[in-house]
Amino acid sequence: MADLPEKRIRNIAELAELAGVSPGTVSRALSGAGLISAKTRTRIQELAQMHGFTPNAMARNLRIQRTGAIGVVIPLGHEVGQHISDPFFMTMLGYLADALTERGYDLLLSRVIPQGADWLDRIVDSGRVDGVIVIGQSDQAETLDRVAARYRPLVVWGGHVSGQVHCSVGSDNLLGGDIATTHLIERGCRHIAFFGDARAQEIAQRLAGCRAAMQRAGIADGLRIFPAHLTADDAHPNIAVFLNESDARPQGIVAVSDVVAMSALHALTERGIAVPDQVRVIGYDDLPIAQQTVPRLTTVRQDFAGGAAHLVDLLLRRIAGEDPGSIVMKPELVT
Amino acid sequence: MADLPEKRIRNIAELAELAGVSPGTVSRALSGAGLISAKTRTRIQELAQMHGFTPNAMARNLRIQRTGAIGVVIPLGHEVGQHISDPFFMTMLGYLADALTERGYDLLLSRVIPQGADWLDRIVDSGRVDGVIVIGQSDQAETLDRVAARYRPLVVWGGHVSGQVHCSVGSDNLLGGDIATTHLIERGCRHIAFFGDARAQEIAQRLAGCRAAMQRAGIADGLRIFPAHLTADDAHPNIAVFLNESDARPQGIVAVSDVVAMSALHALTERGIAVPDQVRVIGYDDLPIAQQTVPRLTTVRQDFAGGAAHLVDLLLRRIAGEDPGSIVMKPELVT
DNA sequence: ATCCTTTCGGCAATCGATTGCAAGTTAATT
DNA sequence: AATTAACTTGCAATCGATTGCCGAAAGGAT
Repeated sequence: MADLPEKRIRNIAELAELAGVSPGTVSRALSGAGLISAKTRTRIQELAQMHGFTPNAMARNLRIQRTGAIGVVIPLGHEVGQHISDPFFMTMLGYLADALTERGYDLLLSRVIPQGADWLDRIVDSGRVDGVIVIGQSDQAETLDRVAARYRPLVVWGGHVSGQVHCSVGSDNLLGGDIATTHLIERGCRHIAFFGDARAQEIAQRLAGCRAAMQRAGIADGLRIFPAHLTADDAHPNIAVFLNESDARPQGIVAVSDVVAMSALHALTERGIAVPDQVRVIGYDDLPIAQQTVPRLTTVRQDFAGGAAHLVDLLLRRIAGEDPGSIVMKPELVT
Repeated sequence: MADLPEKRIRNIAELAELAGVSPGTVSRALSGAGLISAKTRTRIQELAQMHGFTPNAMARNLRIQRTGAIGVVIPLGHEVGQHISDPFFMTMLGYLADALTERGYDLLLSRVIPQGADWLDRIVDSGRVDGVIVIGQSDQAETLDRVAARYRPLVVWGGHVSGQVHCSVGSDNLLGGDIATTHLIERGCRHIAFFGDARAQEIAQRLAGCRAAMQRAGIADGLRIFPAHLTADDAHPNIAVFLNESDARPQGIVAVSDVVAMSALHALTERGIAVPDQVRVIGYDDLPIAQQTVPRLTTVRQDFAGGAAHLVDLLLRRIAGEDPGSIVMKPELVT
């Protein structure tokens, strides 16, 4: 590559002059399709190659009115301390990067702490992206609905509620919460602790599923809720409280994510409480890192790879003008 | 927000007409600084606000010749199977996202499998970014050097070798490998296995450090190298081979990353080999997930947060025209 | 009241690629 | 050979915001 030539070609016009044709012709030659003779095309392409010339993307974007980039937004709403390096986001992001790259789009990453009502408007109206994927609804359902009402190419990873305006992809959190809780109940737990902050929509749904399962088992009042944050370090204080529950101490923990579950496991082990003999723990997500624990963490699996593929697929269809609905996937128990 | 007005304003000219001024005036009013009276400015800003108008970013970029985005590239060179969701990349990416957002830059993510010699040229010349951060040298040192020679705003996470052209930020891998190995030697290991693929520059350096430590201890021939890939699942077959080493079976494993270490731990535990009683394992990176293991994984810590801050800092200084050198940080043992 | 200094705001060129339209060229058909 | 059809290529407008330069207006000083 790069036999550096005398002079660097900076734009299509210069290359055109060099080739003795008009800028329009060069454009047609380089952009693939178009009405142009094969030999002029190859001649110009070779010339471009030789000079290491690539047409300016900004100018191209301006003219054709698309950016070729998709915005991926991670709102850290109710979780002030949550960091973008949280494995959940990262796993999702990894799959999205693969799926988008495959479809020829760039990925523009934004990590936002939603402030005011227009954090999403700013991204959507920035003109930098052709569409937006929001990872997680956090406690921003209204904002998402409002923006979705006027901005089509927007899809969201998260739960679905009836009447929801925005297009979402996610698993059935109600069912997931139910599955997790049922698993514990079947193994003899009658007092159960739910570790999670129900201000987020998805988590509220899981909690509802948890409640449903307990009601069905006739032990509705055996549930105790700890509003654990999703940060890894945050389970420790909760575990402390948990240990002080002298009467009716929970025999099972439904954690709202694998990270929380691992944190709980960690804290329990440190205090010499045997898992799963004294206390059972079940996680949520089935993150790759959760698969590394010994013994393997029991968890409720969400299909992130499939979800990411769906997100991208729905988004591109929306960009193309279609109006596909939300997708709800079935979570499954992994032991 | 969004009292939707009669007609949507699409560009500066329309807003100018509405305000009864020229487009230039509107531009000056919205872009902050400039020679314009305070009252015209506020009047126009309010008008823009009311109509939810944001100047088109692509046009702006084209004119001022900067994009406000930094490309973050993850080359998956020698590790064909390695996925972007690898915790190492994700951790780094998270910190970079934070650091860049803080400085007002967007982050354009590219995951590339380096093919041909011009994969980096394409990104650098795409005109979509003002600078590029490459996470990891992989086995692409020459390409990095070649591009760095002509493209200033490029910084790389990775090791430093004398004579290197590209600007890098990373920890002292030679020292890191030495520290890890010395730790094992001090605890009585005389036969040591190195799990890592030395085709990557950084890893080759760690291996060199490992060799140095063993030589110093007079047990240079106790080293055995397993070219483990960095994917989590890949340690199992290596462990199998490892177990078949009947004579001189290693008493310690120097893993090239925490992921490999955890995978090794997992495989060992499954086969009933006691860690650390029968075999000691030491990792590298000190990833957040590694901190979750019980007992805690011994590892060599790289300061990712500090490294990310340095990467961004050096890059912005290069964009500003300075020419700062590489940074080598000291790794430290974490037990 | 006049002149001078500031400040404001308009005009128009510019960033670089794309594309509809028309002119020019070559090939094909009778 | 003439006429038409089929290709190629050039021309120039366009995407939307920015900014140097200049004239106009406003304010101040004498």
